[in-house]
Amino acid sequence: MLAGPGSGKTRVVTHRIAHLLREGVRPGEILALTFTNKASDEMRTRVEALTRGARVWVSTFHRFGARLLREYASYVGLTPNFTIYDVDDARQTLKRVIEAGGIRTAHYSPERIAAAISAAKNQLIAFDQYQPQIGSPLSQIVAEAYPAYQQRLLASSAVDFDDLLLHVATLLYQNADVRAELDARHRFVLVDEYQDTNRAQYVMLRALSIDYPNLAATGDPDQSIYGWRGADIRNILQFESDFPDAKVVRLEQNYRSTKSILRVADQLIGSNLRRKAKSLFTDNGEGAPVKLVQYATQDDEARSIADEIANEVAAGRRRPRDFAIFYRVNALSRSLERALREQGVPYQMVRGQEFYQRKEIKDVLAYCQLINNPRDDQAALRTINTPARGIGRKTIDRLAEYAYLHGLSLLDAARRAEQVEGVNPRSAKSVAQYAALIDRLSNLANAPLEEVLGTILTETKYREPLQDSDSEEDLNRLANIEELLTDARQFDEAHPGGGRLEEYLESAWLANETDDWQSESDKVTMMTLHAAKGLEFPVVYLVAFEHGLLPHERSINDEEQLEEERRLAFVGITRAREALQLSYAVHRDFRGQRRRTVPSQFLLEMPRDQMELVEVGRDQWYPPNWDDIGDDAFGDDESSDELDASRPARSAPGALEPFTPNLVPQAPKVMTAARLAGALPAPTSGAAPDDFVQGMTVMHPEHGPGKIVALSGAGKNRRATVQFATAGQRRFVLAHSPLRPASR
DNA sequence: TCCTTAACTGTTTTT
DNA sequence: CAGTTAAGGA
Repeated sequence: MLAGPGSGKTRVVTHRIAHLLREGVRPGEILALTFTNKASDEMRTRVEALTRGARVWVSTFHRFGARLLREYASYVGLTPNFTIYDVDDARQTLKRVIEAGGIRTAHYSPERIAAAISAAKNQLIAFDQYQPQIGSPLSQIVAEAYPAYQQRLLASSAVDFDDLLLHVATLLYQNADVRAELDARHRFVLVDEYQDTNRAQYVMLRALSIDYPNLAATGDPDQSIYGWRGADIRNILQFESDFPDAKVVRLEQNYRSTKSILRVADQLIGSNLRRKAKSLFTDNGEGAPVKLVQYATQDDEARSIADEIANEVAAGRRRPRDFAIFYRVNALSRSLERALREQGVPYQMVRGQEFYQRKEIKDVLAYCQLINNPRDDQAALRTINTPARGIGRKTIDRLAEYAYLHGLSLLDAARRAEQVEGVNPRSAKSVAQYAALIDRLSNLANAPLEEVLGTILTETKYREPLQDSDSEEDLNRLANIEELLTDARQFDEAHPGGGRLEEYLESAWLANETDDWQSESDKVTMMTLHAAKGLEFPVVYLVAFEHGLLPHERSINDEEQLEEERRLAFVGITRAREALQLSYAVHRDFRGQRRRTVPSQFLLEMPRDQMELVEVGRDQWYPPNWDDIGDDAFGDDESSDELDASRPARSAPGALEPFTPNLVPQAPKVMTAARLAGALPAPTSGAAPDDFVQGMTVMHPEHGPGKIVALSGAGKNRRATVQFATAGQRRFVLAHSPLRPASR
């Protein structure tokens, strides 16, 4: 099913399930897979409503993978009680492996290496099949690190997120009998957002559709926004050749948005070359024109939006929950949050994973992890000296070494602390006490969860230092722990009988804050564009339509990635039902520096003659005379080369003429007062980072003259510490700062 | 061993 | 700006 935005895709899927059930298919034979918990919850609810509570297997890919792996753990070298490592734990494991193995990483960060391993896993390349490429130093490192990392995971009976798919794909691929059994078990498979499947997911789906080839895939190539996570858009584009008997259904009518909104979306996505063209239409009304607003600063942007929402709510025209604000990166939420708080507008932010990522929560859960899976070295490392019990780095290193030499888990090594060379008696005693503590806690493994957590907290005295403190942060931590206990109690109530420690942990590992988003609560929603997929709101604000942010600067040099950014904007736009505002700010604070922005090239690809163009606030840096603007308004800016590299002028086919000048005032050619006085060189005259030397006098447009105290870094990372007369010492990234040498 | 403070560095999106 | 590491001191 090729289904455009707002075409009623979920409705079709749920009705298909209901139809199958009416035809006599048993609920257990139906498997519906989604990407997010939110989507699977929604689907389950709707199916249940439609069928009076039929128990169809609705799950995310990852949860489904985890479930299968518990059943078939031994086939892939795991124990059924395996631990799922989140990104943090996985990263730390990788770091330890690199360190322990003495792997030379050259200048590559663990993140880069982890990303390469992840990419390999998503392409279904097992650790023993990975081939380094000649001329790619990174791949040489990965060829060493990947096997070591994977073996460490297996030794701890742990998996990372990618493994949940990789192991299952491997299992199905290598065991014909298991595959046949599962194919028969899941005769009817439905997949949502098929455009986001990666290689591993594709193989899973194929394997489940051989003897009983009933696979219903829905998706929209124009909404593929997970390429960076290994999603392969070819899976959907080639569906028909993969499954020659496939019947293709197109849903092109949009029931969600107004004509104005749909037109903007349609024309924007038309700039993508790699796509199956599809015609979107709607019988909905024309609606208000889409607004495109230029603000002077991000604070103006945030305040105006907050004001507008507050006014609409106060006037009784809208309720808070009618509004959503989307942004490309989480970091952009700050000023919006502040503005909404100031206006007293209730809001909820959807952020990935937040709660279970907190230190205190992870600390406590690590004890559970270790009880559940004593081989989990990551959990042992985390708990062994948390809270502090006098076991230091040296001791831990010795234990780890001993464990490695004897093929033991870290916890087992701890049990034999006194035999380990190089551990002093005092430390050994602490270690022994720790091991005893874990053993005592392990007896609780089958108790209700709240009791397990409560005992951990008392026995470890985890809360004591927090209770003695009066810092805000520590109080927060205590509150979070309380929340965790409440969470556990609710889990116990839902799972009477106890002994579900593993299930609880799994829900924590795979949980996402997005699940917490309540569509019922009357609040403004703020989230990233990625999180917005699948949702809809009457009024949508899309902020920071700026070059480097949307499209993100990491994507602007690659045509394929640029198209994905365009799809991201498309997704955001098509969430809106009645009203849509796009905006950008002329100045935005970024990494602590105020920078002048360049509007997103995507704005040039929209039908601006049919949109309402507005300019709010004034640009304080470049006071009057905005009318006097040259032709090179876009390029010649103080910004670094990465900004200059892709001026919007280089727009895609189908783009309209450049911006109307009065909408995008840029640095004027006229002299400002300061420059006339000779104090300021033109802010547009870029000075290369190397032009600065120690002790030099420099000029800053706001702080005035200053002296360079120190310099560090190189190239575009070169920084200067400057002593100003009144503003004190400040640090600047030279490539992005408005600093100029005072003397010519 | 552990805490505090200063310096440094690197920035997307998520299961 | 924030998250992390290195250094210094008790």
